[in-house]
This record gives sequence, C-alpha cells and structure tokens, in this order.
Amino acid sequence: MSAIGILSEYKMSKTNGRVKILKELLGTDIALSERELQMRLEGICDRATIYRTLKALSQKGVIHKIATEGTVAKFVIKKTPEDHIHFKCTDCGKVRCMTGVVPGNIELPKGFIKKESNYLIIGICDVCAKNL
Amino acid sequence: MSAIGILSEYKMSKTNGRVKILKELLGTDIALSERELQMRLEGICDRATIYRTLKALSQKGVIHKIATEGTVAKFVIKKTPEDHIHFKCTDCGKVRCMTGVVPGNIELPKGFIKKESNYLIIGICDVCAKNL
DNA sequence: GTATTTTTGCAACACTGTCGCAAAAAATGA
DNA sequence: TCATTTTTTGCGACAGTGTTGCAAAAATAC
Ligand SMILES: [Zn+2]
Ligand SMILES: [Zn+2]
Ligand SMILES: [Zn+2]
Ligand SMILES: [Zn+2]
Repeated sequence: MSAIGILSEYKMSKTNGRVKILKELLGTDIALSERELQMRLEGICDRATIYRTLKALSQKGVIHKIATEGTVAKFVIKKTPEDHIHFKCTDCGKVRCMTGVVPGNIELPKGFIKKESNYLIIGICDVCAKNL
Repeated sequence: MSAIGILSEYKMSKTNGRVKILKELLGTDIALSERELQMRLEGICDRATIYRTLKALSQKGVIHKIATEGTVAKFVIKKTPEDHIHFKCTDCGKVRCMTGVVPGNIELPKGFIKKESNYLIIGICDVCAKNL
C-alpha cells in the first residue's frame, strides 16, 4: 500500500514529513535508524518528528523496531506478524528481516510466559560474501 | 572460577575495580548494565573503568553483551559458548540466559554466513508470573 | 625498592532519544 | 472557500549512554 493509503487507514494526519518518512521505509527492505532517515531526507524534517513518527508507526504495527547489539534502534516495514529472524551483516552493516527463515518452536521452562521475540543473527550477507 | 583466577588466566592486571566488577558478575545470573554495576559498587570505581572492564571481559569471552530492545547494553558471565536464548521479563526487568532452552537449528538462505546469534524472548518470568 | 607498564579518574565529547511549548499545518464543517 | 478546532512540527533543553585523551596512580617486573 502507498504511504498516503497507510496513513489514511490508521487515521493519522497526512503531513509532509510523515509521507516522506513512510515512503523511505516502504522503498527498502533494509532497516533504517533515525539517523539514516534524516540523511535520506536532508532538511525535510526535524529529528524529533522522525522519532515521533517512528514511534507512532510502531504502535500502529506498520513498522517494527529491531534490537541489535549496537545502541541505535532500526525500523523496518512489518510484512508478517509472526516471529521471524533478523540478520545483521557485519560487513555492510545492513539489517533485514529474513521472512523465509522460520525459527523453530522454542519451549520455555515452566512458568515463563512469552509475549514477543527478537531473533538476531549476525554474520555476512549474501552480497558481501561474494566479494570476499 | 574466582575473579582473581579469571583475571590471571587472561593476563589482566588485578586491580581493585576489576576484581569487584567481576565478583558482581560472577555472583548473579542476571545480566547487568554499567549503571547497575555502578550502583552495586557505589564509589568503588569510575564509569569509564566499568565500561573499559566490560569491554575487555567481553573481548576475552568471559562475559557477553545482550542486545535488548532498550538502549542499554547488559552483560552476563558466559557459561556456554553455544547459541542460547535470552529472556527479558517486562515485569521485573531482569534479563537472563536460558541455558536449558535450545534454539532449533536455523537454516539461512544460500550465501549468508552466520557468525553469532542473539535470541531474545520478551515476556513474564516464572517468579513474576506467580504473583499475577 | 625502583623502573616500567598498565590502568584509573576526570573532564570533555558525540550521540540517541524524549519532552514542553509556541508556531505552523492539517482537518473539520458550514 | 474560509474560519475554527485539532494535530503536528520545530526548536531548544535535557538526561542518559558510551568513548577518548591525558596526567596521576596503581600494578607488575626486576
Ligand atoms: Zn553485507
Ligand atoms: Zn523484522
Ligand atoms: Zn520477572
Ligand atoms: Zn547469554
């Protein structure tokens, strides 16, 4: 769906900044940080607006936040609601959802209740592996 | 092994701060942040020393860093070198390694090379689940 | 114990993420 | 369309995390 379409669906005001941010996110399958979005949108909108938009879109379930070992959060369009694995390439730094790869069903010890999960695999992506 | 023993093994100078930091880490199976260590070691050593010690111990493989959704890194003694799952309780905030739980073998698409993994499950821990 | 090497504390710094508030933009609806 | 109401923005300030250079202090080596 288009950026405007998504904003309409979730009854969010269609401001210039939000449309541009969402378009960037829709146009890639690589997770982006606030910083990376700001660089791509040079001068379009403020840091605070990007953070606020990312938070709003996360709450609506349009995008999701990926926890990596670093200190910056990265966001990517949510394609599937199910558990899935994220891959971070140490060479190019790109983080992406691995939609085809399914994590085995994990059995927790008695008494533990699972709410959500975050599986991250760190390594070399297919593109970077070719140039080794 | 003891704190001093570990420092000897890895040929690290046995300073007061390092011994105390390592003792704290050895005395719990809950992952600790720099902040939490500082509170437990009130006035024993500087922030910078804690960060430097955590980095050194991670590089030696004595402890490992856990990526959570939040912004702070947490560290815990490394008990096993294999892949394992981490659990974060949304109620008490504690993060721990689940040594008994084995993640199924995950098959990556062709060309991707795995180096390490970070599996985090977020939910309610056994202790907190009892008091619900 | 003295000399050498390593580590520490401190201050400064860059960066991430949040918030209050007045100004600006978007939505509403006649 | 235009005036009114509601929402969002930009800005500045702020708190927190993690890093670094450097002189002083501590640990190690002899
Ligand atoms: Zn790559
Ligand atoms: Zn994902
Ligand atoms: Zn708990
Ligand atoms: Zn662990």
